[in-house]
Amino acid sequence: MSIAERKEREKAEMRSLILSAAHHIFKEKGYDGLNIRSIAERIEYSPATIYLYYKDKNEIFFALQYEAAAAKRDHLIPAASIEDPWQRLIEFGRLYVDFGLKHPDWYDLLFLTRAPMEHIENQECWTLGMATHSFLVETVQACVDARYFKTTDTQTIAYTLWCHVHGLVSLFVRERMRMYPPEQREVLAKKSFAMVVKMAESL
Amino acid sequence: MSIAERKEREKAEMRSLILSAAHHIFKEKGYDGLNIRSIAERIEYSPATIYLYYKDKNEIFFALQYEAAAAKRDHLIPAASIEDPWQRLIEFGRLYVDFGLKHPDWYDLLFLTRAPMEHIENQECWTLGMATHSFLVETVQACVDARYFKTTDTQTIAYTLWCHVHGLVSLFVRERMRMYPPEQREVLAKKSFAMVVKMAESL
DNA sequence: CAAAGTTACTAAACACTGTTTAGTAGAGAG
DNA sequence: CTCTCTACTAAACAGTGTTTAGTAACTTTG
Repeated sequence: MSIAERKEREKAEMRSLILSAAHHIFKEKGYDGLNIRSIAERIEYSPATIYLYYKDKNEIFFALQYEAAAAKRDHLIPAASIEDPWQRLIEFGRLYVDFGLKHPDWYDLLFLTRAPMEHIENQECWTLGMATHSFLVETVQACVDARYFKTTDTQTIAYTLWCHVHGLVSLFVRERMRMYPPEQREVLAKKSFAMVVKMAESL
Repeated sequence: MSIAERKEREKAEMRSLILSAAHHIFKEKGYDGLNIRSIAERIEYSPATIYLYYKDKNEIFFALQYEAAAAKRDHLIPAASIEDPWQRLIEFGRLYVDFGLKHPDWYDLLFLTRAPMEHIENQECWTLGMATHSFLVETVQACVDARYFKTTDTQTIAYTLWCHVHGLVSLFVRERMRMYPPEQREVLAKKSFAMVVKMAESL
């Protein structure tokens, strides 16, 4: 069975070779510069070969999205070890915004790029995103349990906080902050985050 | 000069005919279904004719975006007549969210569709968006002046509120609320908006 | 080890985009 | 009644994603 194993391994290697090429092209030329032929050229195979390893471009897209989701998760991990739920929640939010501002392309890919969403629930990246969402909800719940808020509607609190940081990053990523001078944008984003923290304290 | 005038008029009519076709196709088939040939077919002209009236597809896109911005402005107008600045601010936000949930396609076009942003500042739709933004800032300023908030940082308050409603609508429009049952999404959005209003009262 | 079968790969094509070119029929001017 | 110029289009070009048909090399089989 050694030959079969080797083939299996080679298949996996090829998939990861393709994905890594896609990754590089995406980082260099953005989503618009990413096409099957450019991937094929980079790995020195014909475009048709790509289709032996990925069903279509969407499958590659989903794989990239998974990488972005993993990068986001890794970026947020440090928050998880903070004992105090309220401090954990703040750090979680801060890191979330930090990730978005530092990696706008990844964030775009995860939340803003139009892509067939029909079966995203079945995709690994959705699972990862759900885990992050669960972490948020659990942390909020811990805050509620520890009486950090007067309100006890965990779901709405979590969702509201998510709306804010997502809106914050989205406006930044999609360049809807052009009415503010460039050097002020990050400052404003951070001020706004601080303000939400303050507002949340009154919940 | 009558002939020249007529030609001028006909040119304008043709432009609006093209735009109206684009509008219909966008509403029926979405952004992905909108292409030059489909517009040409609908108005019963050849694709090349489109290019005699619009420089390229982007110009049509910007014109559509302007329509969306105008629709949004019209949707928000009722808020402007409310005397009390705090009530005006609340209604403004409520209508903003309402517009997003009712017309996800328009909202998408305005804020989420990837499009060449290089010179969007020169586009009419940006001017319209800026007017809306100014209205928000002025309303917040009026609240600050009327001592509705302890905080006086108008810019950050306005931006923070915008982040929330934009994030709220964006998550809805781009289907990132799939972890909540469909019938609960709007309810949650409204609860969240109410929560932000409550939070803002503590500012 | 040679024949047969299978696999990995690709050249070329297809269908669909946005856009341009070269040309034509008809309206307007002289 | 010419001539010009305008509005228009057929056809092509270049760039996408994707499929097809075929080939060369590897693997299995007798």
